[in-house]
This record gives sequence, C-alpha cells and structure tokens, in this order.
Amino acid sequence: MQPEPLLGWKRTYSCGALRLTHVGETVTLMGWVHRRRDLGGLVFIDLRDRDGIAQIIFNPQDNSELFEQARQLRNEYVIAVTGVVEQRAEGTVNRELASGTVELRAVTMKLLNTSRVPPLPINEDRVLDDGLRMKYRFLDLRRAPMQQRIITRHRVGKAMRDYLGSQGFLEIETPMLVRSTPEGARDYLVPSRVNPGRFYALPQSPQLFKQLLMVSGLERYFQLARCFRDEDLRADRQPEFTQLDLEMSFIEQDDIFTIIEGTLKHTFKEVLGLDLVTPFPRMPYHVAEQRYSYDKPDAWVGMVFNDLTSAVSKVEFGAWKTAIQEGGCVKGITVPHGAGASRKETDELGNLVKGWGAGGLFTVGFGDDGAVRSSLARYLDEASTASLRESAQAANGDMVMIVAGPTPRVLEVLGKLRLELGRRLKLIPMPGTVIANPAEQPFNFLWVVNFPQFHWNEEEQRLEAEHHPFTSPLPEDIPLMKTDPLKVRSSAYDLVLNGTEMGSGSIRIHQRPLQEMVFEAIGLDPQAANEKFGFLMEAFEYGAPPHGGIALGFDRLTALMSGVDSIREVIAFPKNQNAVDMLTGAPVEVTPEQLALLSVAVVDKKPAGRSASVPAQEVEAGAPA
RNA sequence: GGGGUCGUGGCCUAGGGGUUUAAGGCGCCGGCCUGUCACGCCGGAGAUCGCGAGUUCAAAUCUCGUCGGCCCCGCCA
Repeated sequence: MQPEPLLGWKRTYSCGALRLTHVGETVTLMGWVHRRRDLGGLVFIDLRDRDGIAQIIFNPQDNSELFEQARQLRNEYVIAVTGVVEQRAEGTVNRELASGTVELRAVTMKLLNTSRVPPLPINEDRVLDDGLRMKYRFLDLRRAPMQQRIITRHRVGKAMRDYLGSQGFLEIETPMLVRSTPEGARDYLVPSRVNPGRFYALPQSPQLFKQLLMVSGLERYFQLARCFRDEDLRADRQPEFTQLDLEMSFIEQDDIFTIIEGTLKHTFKEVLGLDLVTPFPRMPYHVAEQRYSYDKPDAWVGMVFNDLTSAVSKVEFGAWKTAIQEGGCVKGITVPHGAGASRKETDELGNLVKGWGAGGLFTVGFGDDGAVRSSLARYLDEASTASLRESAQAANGDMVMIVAGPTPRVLEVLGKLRLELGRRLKLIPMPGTVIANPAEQPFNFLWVVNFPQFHWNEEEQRLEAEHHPFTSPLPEDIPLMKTDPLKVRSSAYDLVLNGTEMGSGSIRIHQRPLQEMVFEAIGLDPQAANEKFGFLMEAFEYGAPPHGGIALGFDRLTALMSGVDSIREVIAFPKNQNAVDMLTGAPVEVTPEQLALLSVAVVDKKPAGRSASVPAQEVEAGAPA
C-alpha cells in the first residue's frame, strides 16, 4: 500500500462530529489511525482528528481487498475513508465517545501517509519525560490533552479580543525591534547590520509604545503582546511569553478594574462556563503587607487560611521556630473530613508543596474520636494541640495542613495547595456552574492597590521605582516626593489570583514636570533621562491625555484555567529550563560570516557551551527528514 | 551562580554490591480470532542500566566527576 495524493477527495465531517442524525449519509473522514482492533474477520479503526474519534468498521464481506488494506494500517498512518454512517447495534454503543452511537462502514479508503512507530504514545494520556516531549513536540502536540490546552488558549484569547473589541478597544501591534533600556530585566539584543555596532532589544513589554498610542489619541489599545526577558526560567516563566496588554485614556483606576473584571468574567464564562463574581475585592498594599489578611478572598469552600503562628509559638519544632524567629508565619488550611487521607496522599501533597518553594507540608489530623494523628505528634503537647485546633477551627474528622516560612511564600503555597485540594476533593465547580457567592469561587481574584512609589535599593544605594518609573504617584502624595519619598503611594495595582501575581498596572504620568521629578528621585539625572526617554517627555508636551493600563500574564492565566502548573503546557513550542528549544536546538552558533556581517565578535566563549549540548544528530532524528 | 531530584529496551516503571542470563506493563513484529472499543489468546524481537573515572574478587546497584531533564533559591523595574 503506497500513499496517494488527495486528487479531489474532500473531507465532509470531522471524526468527532458524527451523530445519529448522520445515519445513512455517505461521508468522508480524514485523520490519523488512533488505534486498530483486528479481530481476524473484522477490523475496527479508531480514526482521530482534532475534533475527536470515530470508529470505522471494515468487513471482508463488503470488500475483501479493502479489508486486507485495513489490516495493514498502523498507528498514526494518515488516511481518508469514505463510507456510510450506521447506527451501532444495541450493546455495541461506546459511551466514552461523543460519536459512540454511530460508526462508519468503510466503502473506500485512501492512504495519505504512513508513519514510523512514534517515540512517545499518542493514544494514551500518561506522564512522559519533558525532554522527550520537547524534542518531539510535534507529536506531543498531537496528544488530546495538549490539543485541548492549545484550544483553550485560543478560546481565552478570542474571548478577550471579542470583549475588548466590544468595549471600543483597538488591537494595535507594536515593534519587536526596540530600544534597549537599562532598567528591569536583562534584554535580548539584536545586532543591526545596517548600523554596525548598534543593537536593538526585544521588548520586555510594549510599555512606552502603548503610552505613546494614548498621546496619539487612539484612546483604547490592547494587544496579546509577546514579551522577552533574558532571566532564568521557572515553571511559570519563559524567556518569551505573552501578556494581555492594554491602555486607556481619560480614565482612573476604577475604570481599568471594571474593564479587566468584565474581560475576565466574559472569558471565564466563554471558556469554562463559570460565572465569576465581580467586582473583585480590593486591598491596600499596606494592609496586604502588614497583615496579609486574605480572609475575604480566601473564604472559598470553607477552606480559609488560618494563622497558627501564635498557637504554635511554644512548639519546639525546628522548622516552625525558625520561620517564626525570622519574621515569617505558620498557617494552615483545615480540610473538612480530611483526617482519613492516606499517607500516600499527604506525601504527594508534601512533594508538591516542596516544589512550590515551601520547606514542607505538616499535617495534623483529628480522628472522629478526637484523637490526634500527626507526624509531629511528639512535638505537640496538650496545650499547643488545643490552641492549634482552636485557631484552625478543626472539628473531629478534619485535617489541618500546615505550611511555615516567610509569609508571602506561605500564602502563595497555600493558595496553590488549596486549588489542588479543590481539584482532588472535586470542590471546584464543574464548568457551567453559576458561582453565587465569592466563597465558592475557585479562582480568587484580588486587587492590591496603592503600592509605594519607590523602594530603597540597598545594593545601588538609591531609590528605585516599585512598579516602573512611568507610574503616577497618588496626587495627594506628590508633596511628599521631596521630603519623604518612601512614603509616597503610587497608583500602581496588582491583580492577584490564588496567591500568585496575574497582572499589574498603573495610572501613568502624563505631564513632563512630574515625570522629570520621578526620574530625578530614582537618581536619573536630567541629561540621562532626556537621552533615554526624551521622546516620551516630549510627547507629553503635546497634549497627552490622562491614561493608564495594565498587563495580564496570558500564559499563566491560561495555565490556571487549564488546571496545569507549568506554562509550558499551554505554549505550543516552549523552551526548556536552559532556554533551549529542544526541537530545533536553538540557540546555535552562527558562521563567522554571519557575525562579520553584523560587526559582532564572540569573546570568552564557554567551552562546550549549551548550544552544543544538543547534538546535531539527535535533533535530526527528532525532526522530519 | 547555588541547592534538590531524576536518568534502566520505543514508552512507563521494578530491581539499590553476587541466585540477574536485568523483571513487569504498554508499544513493536508474527500467528489465531466476525462486534471490538485499553479487544482477547499464543509466540517472538528488543537494554552492555546517560557518559567517564574510581572502590571491589565482583558495580545497574557504592564514591567522585560529567552530561541531560525537571523543581527551587538568587534573578525576573
């Protein structure tokens, strides 16, 4: 059997689309052989495309030659099949398949392409080595869970575009080859051939351009903007990532909040069918800083974070003592009826928690008879146990899951832990659920407002912008700029989701004198400021409107909505931890000729560098010939 | 830059100094099978245990180094 060209064959339905209503129709499906079940006298092929799976039946009595061809099919062969949709007999219906009430009785078939045996299983959902997945990403992406996430990503983006479009926003692209600015993350640089010795930078964000668009009078801008930061990677950090970036004129902070709340409400409804409760709670920065009292936003499914710091202050347990001594805290989530959790389950959660940057997870269970079950039992005397139990509001049968350490970390970890518990205990509302009150909301958004304008950079012995230097101070605090700059509050705000940062923005400065004042405060002398940002300040002199905006982490949001921890799972072609694209091998060395053309010389090259550590032949083996 | 963890046929795992001729499941190849859907049954091929040193009579197993994946700290205005 040799592959043939399509020669006029047209696909009439997708595999996942077949239903009882199609019975009797002659249809043509095209897709990949998902699985073959050869019963000897009967062959079933599960044919898969992006939409789903259809069962095709080959019967030798219909066409013996076709039947023999079907026996020769192998997984991942690409075929086109024309046949008649038939209702499945009672007892042969597959409830697991959307198309499970029907099957396609094959009449003719065309082999479109063959396939080698794939190096990773495409027809089953199992945990695979990340390196293998990245090297064969084109096959990894063929797997159903990956396709679902890529589709989710598309839908999230589309929902955002639709909503913002309906609100009068214009999607405008900004340049990728931009001017390098010293502040912030390290830049990716691009040498200019036309201007020897000069470099572009890839944008860390479209910040300056979107402000200029406001000066230009475009009034409402947004973009799913690709951003680049040359910093070390994490599960939630890639060197290139995507932000929902927007900016508005003639607005104040509340207007931004309303737009974002509307955007997220629409997006969650469209993509997950969940009705988010808006507006999101707001918390001034100083409250978050001092108490970090997450009571309201965390009042979800009854699993609030309980502060146990004082309750366990007398417990002679090293990790807790250290945490408290260093100004941190001990907090716990009380899991209703959780005391029955197995050692295996708590160990698993413990490993997750460690991976999120906490020292470990400590559990104290209270049996139905009130008996204490804990690995820390020997550290817990009667009094401490009682006070812990009271602070944790634990009833008989409950389990308290405890994390200790620096407060921000504890809160972030507990936020993730709670989401994980919600998933495991099936407490997260199913798609389509109307969330009546914020306490049931698995996605707990929170605005943190009024960040300080500056913080002190100990290393450089100077003030530094907390958000960025284009952020406007609160008008009432401007007089403090000269006298007590650290007390100046800014109009910067963060959007926090389940204890992790999901976005941040601010109302911007739109007048030259104030911008100059801020530059001066952070130690940028007028001449340097003019050199780097003169174009912006000059723009302010031509009728810049009041404006502000925000950027949301699109990858992170999509990951959370997909229920995965790593943004790599929602990026089609991500980099590995060493910022290497394991599929193509990038970055690679380039020829001396290329370098010469760019007036670039490579110095101090590390021997056997990382680009060389992806052997060329391995890459070749992974790439299509 | 640092810490942790993992690396065993194509895939996922077991084995943690000598009864291992490296085990199992999936996959692959061949045979049988007309209602399967993770089809079933029978048979077979496929691994010098990431790589390199060292310890030892003996190393997949212990030690050191190295390479690679992942997680974290630093870093990410």
